[in-house]
Formats: sequence, C-alpha cells, structure tokens
Amino acid sequence: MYPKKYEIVKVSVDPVIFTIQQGRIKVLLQRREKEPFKGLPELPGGLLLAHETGEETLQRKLQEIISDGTIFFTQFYTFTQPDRDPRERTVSIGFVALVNEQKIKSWNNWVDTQELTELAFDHLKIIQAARTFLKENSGPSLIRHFLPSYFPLNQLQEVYELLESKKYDNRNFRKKMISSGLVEETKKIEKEVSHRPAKLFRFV
Amino acid sequence: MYPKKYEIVKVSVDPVIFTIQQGRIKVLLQRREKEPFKGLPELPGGLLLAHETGEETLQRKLQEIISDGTIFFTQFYTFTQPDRDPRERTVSIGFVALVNEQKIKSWNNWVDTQELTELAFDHLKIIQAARTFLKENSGPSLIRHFLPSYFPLNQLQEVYELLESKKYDNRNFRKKMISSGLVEETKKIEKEVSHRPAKLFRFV
DNA sequence: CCAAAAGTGTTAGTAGTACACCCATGA
DNA sequence: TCATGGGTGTACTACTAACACTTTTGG
Repeated sequence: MYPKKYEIVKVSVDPVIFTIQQGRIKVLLQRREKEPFKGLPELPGGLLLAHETGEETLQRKLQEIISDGTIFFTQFYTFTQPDRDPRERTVSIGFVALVNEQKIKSWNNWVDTQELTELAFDHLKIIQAARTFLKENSGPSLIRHFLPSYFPLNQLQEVYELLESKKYDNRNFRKKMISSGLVEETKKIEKEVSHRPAKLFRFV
Repeated sequence: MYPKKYEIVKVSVDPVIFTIQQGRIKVLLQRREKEPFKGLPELPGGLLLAHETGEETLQRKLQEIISDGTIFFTQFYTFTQPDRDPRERTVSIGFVALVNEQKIKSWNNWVDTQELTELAFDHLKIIQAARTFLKENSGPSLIRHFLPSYFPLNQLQEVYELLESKKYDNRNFRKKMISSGLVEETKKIEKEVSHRPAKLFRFV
C-alpha cells in the first residue's frame, strides 16, 4: 500500500459574521485585493499562523475587523474540497460569528444574505452552510448574541422569526419566553420612540 | 504587519466509531505501531492524501477497518492545538461514525467508553467531544444507525436511554414512537429467545 | 409452572395554539 | 386626534407523565 503521498496543506479560518439589521440577515464581506478572484467579495478569513489554534486565528482576525474582542463564534464545518483554492491546497475551518448591530460602526461591507452575488473561492457555499447551521441551531444560546444587553421582547421575537423563517403569535411568544425563565424584565424602558415605549428585558 | 509565518500543516481525519453492545457504548481503537505513543491505543485515523476530501479519506479508512462501505458518519469538530502532534503540526478533523453491532465480526479492538485509559495524542479529548456531540444530537436520524433494519421497540428505547443517560417509561415511549410515524411495525418477530418474542419494527 | 421480557389503557397535569382589543407615546 | 407599535386573557387541544398488571414464549 505504501508509499502514499500525504498532502501538505495550508489551513485557513473563514468566519461567516452575521448580524441582523432592519429585519435582514447580513454578513460581513471584504473586497479581495489579490488574484485569484481579485475584486470579488470574500469572507474576511485568514491563514493559520505557527502556534495558533483556529480559534486564536479567528480572534486575531476579528480584532482587525471589528476591534471588539467579545464576539461570539463557533466552529460549524471544515471544508476540504481539494480544488477549493486554485493555487495550492487549503483546508478551511468554517466559523459562524454573531454580532449585534449596535457594535457596528460602518455598514459598508455588510451584505444582505439574500442578495449575494458571485464570491471568491467557495465562499458562497460556506455562507449557505453557515446559514443552515444557524437555522438548525436557533435557540437562546445563539440568538442572544444578535441582541444588545437590554431589548424589547418584540425584538427577540423578530430575531427568532427571521432565523427560522416562520411567524410566532405575539401573546404566546411572550408568555413562553417569560415563563421559560431565560429572560427577565428590567426596570429600563425604551426611549425616543414615537409610540408606546417597550419594557426592556435581558437574558438571565 | 507582514511577513507572517503561515503554518504549513498535515491534516488527519480521526473517526470516533461508536457502537452499542450489551448496553455499553464502545469505540473502535487500534494499537499504535510507531513512535510517538508507540503501543498506546489510538483512533483509527489517517492523513489526507492528495485529491481527497476529508470525507473520502474517512471512507477509505473505514473500508480498511470494517470493509462495509455503508457506514454513517458526520463531521463534528476540527482540532487545531498546535502541539497536538509532537512531531509536526497536524490538524485533525473529527468525525463521528455509527455502526450497529451486527456488522461487527470481531470485538477485539472495541473499548467501553467508560473504561478508557491513556490514549495516544489528544485522542481521549476527541472521544469525549464526540460523546458530547452524540448526546446533544441524539434523535432518530443518528440513533437509527445503531440499530439493525428490524428491531424491537425496547431495543430502540435502550439506545435512547444509553445515549441520553436517562430513563423512559416503557408505555409512553412506545406510544410516542409509534404515533411519531418514524417507525412502523412489520410482520417479522424476534426468534430464538427464551421469553415472549418481540414484534420487530423498522424506520420508515 | 417458572423465569424473563413483551405488551397494553386511563387519568391528570402541563404546554401549545388560536384569537381581538385596549394602551402609551410622539407628532 | 391620529398613527404606531406595545401589551394583555381565555378557551381549546395536544402532548407528556405517572402508574401495574397480563401475555407469550422457552426451559
């Protein structure tokens, strides 16, 4: 059987960074500066350096991009198609990262997931896989990262509805959330809105 | 910022192959033939070859080991600790694979997950992560792979109880399974048992 | 006839679903 | 006073949970 040709590869870390703004799910992309795929949008990933775990590489990349080290992320799949990078073989560890919109300064590079066009490499496929992961794992432990610390219940409902592509009855949703014990009412209320201000809740 | 030292690594695929026998969860290990960790048990993994996806590498390994190409498997996590292989950097893509006991010819290399001793590399950690994955994702789509095509409902219940470490009420469990529409009664019955033979069910 | 595991029904409680109107605020 | 989104209760249905005895087979 031997000898076999063991593949020596580079490893990249590709974060699909999601946020929700104005009822739309958006991802952060950057414009690719080099060939191949020069000029096309790509995920803001990077290669693994010596002595770094994948999680550390990601953390370093997130600092460069968002300069806020407290972003939630989790691995979801590793992409190994031999020809996914035309130059040399690169395995990509896919991460999902979640940011709430208040942490975002500029909306320049955020693209609606429903309006994605041609992307570099297999990044479209990676984003779709990330979106599927998000849908299949929607639950308080992920969803909370889309929201600020204090939020109205209706905003929480909107996030659920978006991620799961379904509607909830407002009264039943509220009852369930409150009785679940995962969220609690606070004394804060919404401000500067031209309608009845909402009570703000937080995760316990 | 540049130049940076991009890490060039090998990629291995490490399957945690589970089965259930005599009410115990077991994993397949092999004895390591080379240094480092010579003589210790290890996962039956292998390195990625040129032109292979991780899934193809795994398929090839499974053929070598079990000679039955119809084994269910799924990725669960990629391990990137820089020093996890003391020789050279190796990233490991962890897979969970599930086999039903009837496909197993020899029980030589199967070890009870509760009796694991010192293993090569970080393979103990990988097995524990796989076990957690299994617990968190227990459901018909995974559990069915532990069972033969035709099985008694009580055996299905045992599998659930083992993986989730909890007990179900026998009557309620049966009602739920049958009314779920995921399993159906067949005309086959258990044979050569010294007690009332069970009706056999199958997944639809 | 004994041992061993298979199989079965009813009731009470809990959780989910459907549904329509009034409330508080700013403009 | 109007427009906008916030906030509430009740009745019905469906699922979950608790619980003990009879049945079928081989030895």
